[in-house]
Amino acid sequence: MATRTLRARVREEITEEILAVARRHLATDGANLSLRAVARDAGMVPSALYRYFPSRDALLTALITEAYQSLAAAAEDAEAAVSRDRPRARWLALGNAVRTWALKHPAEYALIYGSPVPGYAAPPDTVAPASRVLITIITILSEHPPAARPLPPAVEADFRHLRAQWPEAPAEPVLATAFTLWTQLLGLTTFESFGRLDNLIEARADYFTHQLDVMADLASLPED
Amino acid sequence: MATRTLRARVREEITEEILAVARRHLATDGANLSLRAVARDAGMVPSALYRYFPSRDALLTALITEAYQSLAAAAEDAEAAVSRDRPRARWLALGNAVRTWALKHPAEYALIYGSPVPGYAAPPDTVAPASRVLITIITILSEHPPAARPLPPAVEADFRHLRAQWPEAPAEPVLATAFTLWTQLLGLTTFESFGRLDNLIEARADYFTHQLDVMADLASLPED
DNA sequence: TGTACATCAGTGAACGCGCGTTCACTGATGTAC
DNA sequence: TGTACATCAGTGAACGCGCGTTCACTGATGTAC
Repeated sequence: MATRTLRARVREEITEEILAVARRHLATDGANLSLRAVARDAGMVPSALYRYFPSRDALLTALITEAYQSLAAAAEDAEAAVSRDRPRARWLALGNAVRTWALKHPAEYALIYGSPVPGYAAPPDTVAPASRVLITIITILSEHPPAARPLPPAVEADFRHLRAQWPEAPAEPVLATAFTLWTQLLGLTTFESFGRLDNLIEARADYFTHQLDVMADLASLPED
Repeated sequence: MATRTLRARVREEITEEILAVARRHLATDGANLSLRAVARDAGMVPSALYRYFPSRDALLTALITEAYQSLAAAAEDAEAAVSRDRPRARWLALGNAVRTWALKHPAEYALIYGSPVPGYAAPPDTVAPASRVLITIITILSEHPPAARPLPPAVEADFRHLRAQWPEAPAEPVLATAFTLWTQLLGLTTFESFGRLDNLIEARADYFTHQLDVMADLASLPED
């Protein structure tokens, strides 16, 4: 196998360049970004884009996958930087990293956590990247299991079902609490990112951390 | 002043009809709904719509205001139906009503709590209807003030500022807890409504109520 | 109650625009011998 | 190493489409006297 060909390398660079331009366009056009506009800004004729992406939807899918990966990486990196025996600090780091990423990339965040795009169905390969943050939360909690809390039976059945599909999954109380933290974290991030706190709360970073603290109490994550 | 003229009554009916058609179109097109398509389905020529709404944005604004009012009314009605001395039940009724409305009107919900529409700024008259749910939560908590919880100073300043603008506002701890419940409630509703629990939780109604319970504990709302 | 005029709803054509995608093509890069 | 052929990137024109908004118009409803 020869060293990668010139063409292959150029192709990769141009694909990257197209995605970068498309990411920029997300900011102004949201999910309606226009293939023609992207092509224009990438310095090519619209039809040329079809050498790289078979359709507009495929381009969108690439952006979505990328966004999930980028968000998850930011969250995981922040969490990994905290010493393992400080579960609450790990949680706070993770949560704040999610927030920071969302505020830094509002259009990409809206793409993955905003309104469903009418007529667009995410392909199955976005499922794995989408669950990375949840999995990190589960990991933190596994090492510091919260007290069990009664669950509605049907919900418990759901968690049992999840465990059956995923052998290393922790016990239900851990799963249940992780889900609570996950939904609350992303719910709050979405709320702030979409401007729902504007004109109400100015100290939004402090407010967010305060809420993360409330959530941590709920999971009885120990202080240092 | 004579009785309302024929023309005035017809005008009102047609305005209603246009809004109804537009609401239906939201479901398929989201916020990109097309003025021409609405006109078509309302049985008129596109330009005729301009007798009723000065622009597409004005039509969108009407839909947004309507959606806020409708959601708030559903929540308030459900809450009002519970006896006053059962604060936790009032909260559960309110929360579940918000959820039910959101699932019944996903497109309208996405319009008000989904991704910001690029290039569209909500006019100031949507602020009041948007805060009705929060106000109802504040009312419930005012009558059963939660224990005070330390707040970051900057956040406390925000709440003090809000109280200054709104003389009847309750004390900071009540405000703070109400905000927590409000953001968590709408965060969770958004999360579920946008399909983020699909393939993970099947018993979504039970899951939602469970989460409302967690939030109620957090606000130390007494059981009956 | 009847008439003259003003207001308003709705029509139909047109404006200038941008869109996603297809297709036949040119010319450069890569591959096999 | 050189040649012949295959692959691929990018062009340019065209397809058929829908969009928001404007404008001059007709005819019906409302108002003042």
